[in-house]
Amino acid sequence: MNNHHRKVSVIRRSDLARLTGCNLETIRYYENIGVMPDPPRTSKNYRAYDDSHVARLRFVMRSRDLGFTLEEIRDLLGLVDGKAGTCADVQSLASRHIEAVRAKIADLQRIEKVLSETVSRCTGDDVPECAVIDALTQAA
Amino acid sequence: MNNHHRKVSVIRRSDLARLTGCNLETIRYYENIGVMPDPPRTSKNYRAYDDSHVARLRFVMRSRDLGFTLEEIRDLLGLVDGKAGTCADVQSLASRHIEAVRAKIADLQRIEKVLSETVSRCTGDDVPECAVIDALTQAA
DNA sequence: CTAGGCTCTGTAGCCAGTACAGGCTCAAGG
DNA sequence: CCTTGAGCCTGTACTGGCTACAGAGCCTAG
Repeated sequence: MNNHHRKVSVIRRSDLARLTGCNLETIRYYENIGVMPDPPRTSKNYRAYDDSHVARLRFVMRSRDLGFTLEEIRDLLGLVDGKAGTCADVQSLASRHIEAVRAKIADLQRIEKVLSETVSRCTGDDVPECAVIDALTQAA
Repeated sequence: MNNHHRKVSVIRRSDLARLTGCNLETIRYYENIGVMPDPPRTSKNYRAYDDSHVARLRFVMRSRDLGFTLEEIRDLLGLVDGKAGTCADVQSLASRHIEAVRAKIADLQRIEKVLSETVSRCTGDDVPECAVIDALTQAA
């Protein structure tokens, strides 16, 4: 057994990284910026995490996967931690985020349309004339 | 007249910013990283641009609007500048960029779907129970 | 002649991490 | 018991794509 010689099977930083899929260094970064709490330390100053840290970091990772900024994640965590957080608060935060995501999608779709239309006018030949370059060079 | 006392109506940095819509400081940044050339200077060390700089910066701005990275823009500019650049080269670069844009759209659409489905399960009430928080808290 | 606005330079900050150097500590193999 | 390599600790530098600011010089209108 791996932790045979540790009194308690403490969760170290590398364990937390493995359990959550978070990068090792990122854990320390999240601690520095206050997204993860300062964990208790062993006598040798090693970070000693527990299940609550695993849960919290998973929460952060899932929020991150959904495109929330760390600022928003901090707010979400605040709503979870504090008694004050209501479903209405979370819904409001999430709705604003959805709007931002939709705006980004619309922007990228506009870009995709322009690009694919322009590229379709390319001959693709071994010649210097190019529809893409023309489009970028011409006045808007 | 604005430029009455300048021998030639030289394009200064602020003029270039105005003519292209580029931020004043960004022009200097682009110069530092080699996207814009070091312009000639006046006797008093002021940058003195001409129409070619306006055209180049407009090219950069339009490329940027289409989501090309500065790295890609550098490559595009290289293809425009060098004799070696062919339509095929540009098409290849642009096609790869389109693929990246499409991947980003797909990713954001997945996020939008998950988020909107989750938020739709919210009551939106003044209560601590929340479908969004539950979704973020639960194991994937 | 002076006030203010422009220009110049280098540098620091933003986000969200990632990477690395240099020093401890720990566990297993010889 | 000792060495070796892995793991942990810290601070710091780097990324991309800017943006902002301080402190200097310059220029022009009133």
